[in-house]
Amino acid sequence: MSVKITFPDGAIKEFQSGITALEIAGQLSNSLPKKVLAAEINGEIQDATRPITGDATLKLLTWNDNGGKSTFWHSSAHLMAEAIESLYKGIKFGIGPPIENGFYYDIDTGHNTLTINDLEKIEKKMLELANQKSEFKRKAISKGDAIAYFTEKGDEYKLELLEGLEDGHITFYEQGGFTDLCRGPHIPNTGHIKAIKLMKLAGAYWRGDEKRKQLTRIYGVTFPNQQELDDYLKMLEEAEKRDHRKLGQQLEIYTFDEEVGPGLPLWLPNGGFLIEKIEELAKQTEDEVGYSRVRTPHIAKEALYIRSGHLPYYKESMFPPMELDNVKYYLKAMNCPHHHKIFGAMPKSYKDLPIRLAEYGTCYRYEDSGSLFGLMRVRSLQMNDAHIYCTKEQFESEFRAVNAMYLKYFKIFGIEKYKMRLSKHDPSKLGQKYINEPELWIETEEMVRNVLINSGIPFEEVQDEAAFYGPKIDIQIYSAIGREFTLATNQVDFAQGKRFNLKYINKDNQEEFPIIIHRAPLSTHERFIGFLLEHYAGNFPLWLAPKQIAILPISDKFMTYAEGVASKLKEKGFRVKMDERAEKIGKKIRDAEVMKIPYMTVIGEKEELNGQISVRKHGKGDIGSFSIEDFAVLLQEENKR
RNA sequence: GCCGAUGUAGCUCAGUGGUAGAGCACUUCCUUGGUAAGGAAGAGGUCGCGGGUUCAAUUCCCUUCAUCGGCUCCA
Repeated sequence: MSVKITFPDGAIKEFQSGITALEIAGQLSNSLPKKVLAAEINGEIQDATRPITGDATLKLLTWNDNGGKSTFWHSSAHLMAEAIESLYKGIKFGIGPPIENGFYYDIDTGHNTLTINDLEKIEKKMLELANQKSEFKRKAISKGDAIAYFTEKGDEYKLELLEGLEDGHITFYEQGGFTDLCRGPHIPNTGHIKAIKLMKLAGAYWRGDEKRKQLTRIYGVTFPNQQELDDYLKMLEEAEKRDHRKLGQQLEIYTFDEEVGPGLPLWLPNGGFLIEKIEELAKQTEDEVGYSRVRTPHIAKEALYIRSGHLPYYKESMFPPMELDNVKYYLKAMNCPHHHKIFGAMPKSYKDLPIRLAEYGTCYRYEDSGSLFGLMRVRSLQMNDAHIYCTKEQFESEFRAVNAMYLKYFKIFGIEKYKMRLSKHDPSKLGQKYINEPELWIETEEMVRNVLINSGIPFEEVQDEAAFYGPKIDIQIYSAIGREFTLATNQVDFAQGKRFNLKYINKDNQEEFPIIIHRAPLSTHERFIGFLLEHYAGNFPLWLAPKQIAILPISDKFMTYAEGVASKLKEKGFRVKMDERAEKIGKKIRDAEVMKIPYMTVIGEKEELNGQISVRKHGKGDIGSFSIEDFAVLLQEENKR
């Protein structure tokens, strides 16, 4: 009996039935079997050691394939579990999957307390066990036997996992002295794992449920050689350098103060400047396409948020109310109810629509203390908010226009790496997390999907991520250290119009509720500037840089000339910073470089004599001498956003 | 909010059961120097806050606050 194997390049070869992918690799080349970690057989990733008994397509997976990597890391999680089990008694294991960069295993440490110091010990043990090149052995097992095994072992977590599995589809994997309930696949043997780094120790709720026991999660990453590990650690170090919290301090953008409160950033002058500049961009952009600017108070009565429906959903994340004359007032956590009241303040005709109300609104949200994160997750925030009230017929063009605005901004800021997500409701949570209008949900989700498809914007759809009042498009971005954030959001609201009794008179003299679009393409100042810091690694484009040109006189003999240069550049609209300190030029340059000021002009005897300036570009070095006029012309183009 | 770690000068960090140190930054003085750190002196800290143990606590213990790594959450 033979089987026909189709390779990715289309080639078809015949092999003896029962041959494994690993054996096939051996027939193709001598070195290949050492690299094969798993096999994609008929589109499904499997152990490379499983016999192939029918015709199949085959792709051999190595470290260079995502499937190879994830199999490698999954096996590494098992290796770590083996090491932990051999070092400590009474450990119970939850789950141990591969993740984007490595793997983790959730464990119940029982009487042991693991600390960071244990990680090194576990790493050593893992290397020792990896060296034994233990094979991963797959074993189909009956549910009864599996239950017996883990009952004997006393691992209630595995027993709980088994409850959800169907008899006849249960497999164990064994390597060395460790057996785990596992679907697989795994690498052929532990010998492939050559470099190991256990990254961190953290708590994680069993099955992600905060009401259940918190287990200890150990994160790790492994590689097939030391070099790759070194490179990876170096990459992490580089990423840390562009962490907005570090840059925010270094470039004097913002600060926190314990007496002010957690999550309440104080914007330093450089940060204040960025805010002004971004706001200028938003106002200009919105003016051009027919938005009106409004302003609303930072607080409102409880009744407003009861009407909007926010209070029951979000009470926990609002600052507690203040009570005056028996009336409760809340700090606003969102601007929408205020804007709705503005819409409702005067009667509206269909001729007035669409109405687009914009405001950089300041909101306060009582985020969990544990979730605060630099500028990316704060408790006071200023949002690039606007609400568009339109008819059903106008919806598509309005929604498209909003998307176009997003793309315009992305172009201005050079944002290429993002993910658009259509966040939908979850039918099983209607009436709880989501407003109970099943048909309207389907209808609006379809409307949004169509706009995205018609505009040719790639997106993915995710359930159970919508706002309570309607579906939304979220723009997902990643922080320097890889954490995922929603940068901006674009939402459809079919509920609040009715709740606020917002009406317009249509052509037929009938009252109708408008559809409301909530949008915040520039996010909040906090998150957007946090993102920009990481995006640009602190090197803001010229138009946005708080200080554009550092004036660096070589000695105070040239101060008068330097001041003349500074005031001429200021007249031409540039933002200059004069360094009058009695420091050497090398020191002044260094300080300007550290502050990432885009241009430096060195001014000394030579310059004063021929009426020029020497220009140095940040990160590049000396770019030669210019007259002030020529320099201004040089910067003109770059200074446009 | 939960698990874990951390908290010493503006910043980065040493250190100790007998009330503290470095580098950078800051102030003053000297230096007037040509493309990433010139020199000297000085000033600056209730060792996060509160409590306990002790003759004595910055150090050991507890509480609390904040930050960090995760989890949960995220309008």
